[in-house]
Amino acid sequence: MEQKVKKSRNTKQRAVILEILRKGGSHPTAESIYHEARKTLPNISLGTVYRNLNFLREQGLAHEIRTNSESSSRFEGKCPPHAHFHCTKCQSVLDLPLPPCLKELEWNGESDIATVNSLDLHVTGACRECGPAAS
Amino acid sequence: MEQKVKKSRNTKQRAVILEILRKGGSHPTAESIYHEARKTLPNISLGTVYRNLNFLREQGLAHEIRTNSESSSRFEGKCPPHAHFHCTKCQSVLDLPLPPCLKELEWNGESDIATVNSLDLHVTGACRECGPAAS
DNA sequence: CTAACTGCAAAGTTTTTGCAATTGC
DNA sequence: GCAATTGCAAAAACTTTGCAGTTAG
Repeated sequence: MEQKVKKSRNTKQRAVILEILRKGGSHPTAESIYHEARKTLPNISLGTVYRNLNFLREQGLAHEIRTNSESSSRFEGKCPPHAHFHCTKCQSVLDLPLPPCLKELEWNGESDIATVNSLDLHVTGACRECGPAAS
Repeated sequence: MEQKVKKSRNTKQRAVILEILRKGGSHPTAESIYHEARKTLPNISLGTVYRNLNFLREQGLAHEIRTNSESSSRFEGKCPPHAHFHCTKCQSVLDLPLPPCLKELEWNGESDIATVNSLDLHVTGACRECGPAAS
């Protein structure tokens, strides 16, 4: 679980990507990070975006979010534990407070688990804007 | 949320795939379902496996599981709500009982949520077999 | 009979990677 | 300087799809 500190450089590309992730709230895909980054660095490539996202994830500075109904991963910057809500109508992803009861859970009591690294809670449904009407 | 009953046939292929899913416990990928099914139907194709998994999912007879650290989806048959544990060392996926506190949660109180369809809880860590040693 | 389904192979999507050139430190 | 990083393009990995032939009902 230790955060390996590997030799690395502060490139403009990495800084811009990290900045986009830190804005928060948007849960962008690699593709949208790529487009956003191009506004600042017109020559940045999609490969570089992916490589940096993987690097940042290894450093614990980015998290990957995979919903059940979208094929691409979304990403977010480092932030306190929270759950995610995914609207299957407009595809938006929103942050939710993590239910307090989950924080207190003792998973280690489960006979098949040795150590727990992370919890991921996804709630799926319709957001307020899309309304409760039938899908 | 209604389960659309669309015209369909009971093909050998679909039956075999459903049978594999019902065995439970294994959380197979499309690829491993394909290999397992070939033992019974040596000519079944991967495309047919994917088409049937999508069909069964639409009918509510199969669920897709996407972990954060694996690129392919896993699948399981219809079963009571439960959580999943994913060992990042051996990549195995285990079923966990859903914490009772989650069942009682009133997400609809969240201002941004209109309706909730499903909950997905993923626990990541090391399983008993892989042990608590550093990764 | 006929529409749902299949096998096959080609194509689509998303992510990774090899390589020569660039650039932080 | 030199190794980490980049852009580019090719490849890999996973999933979907078009089509002609097959099959359940």
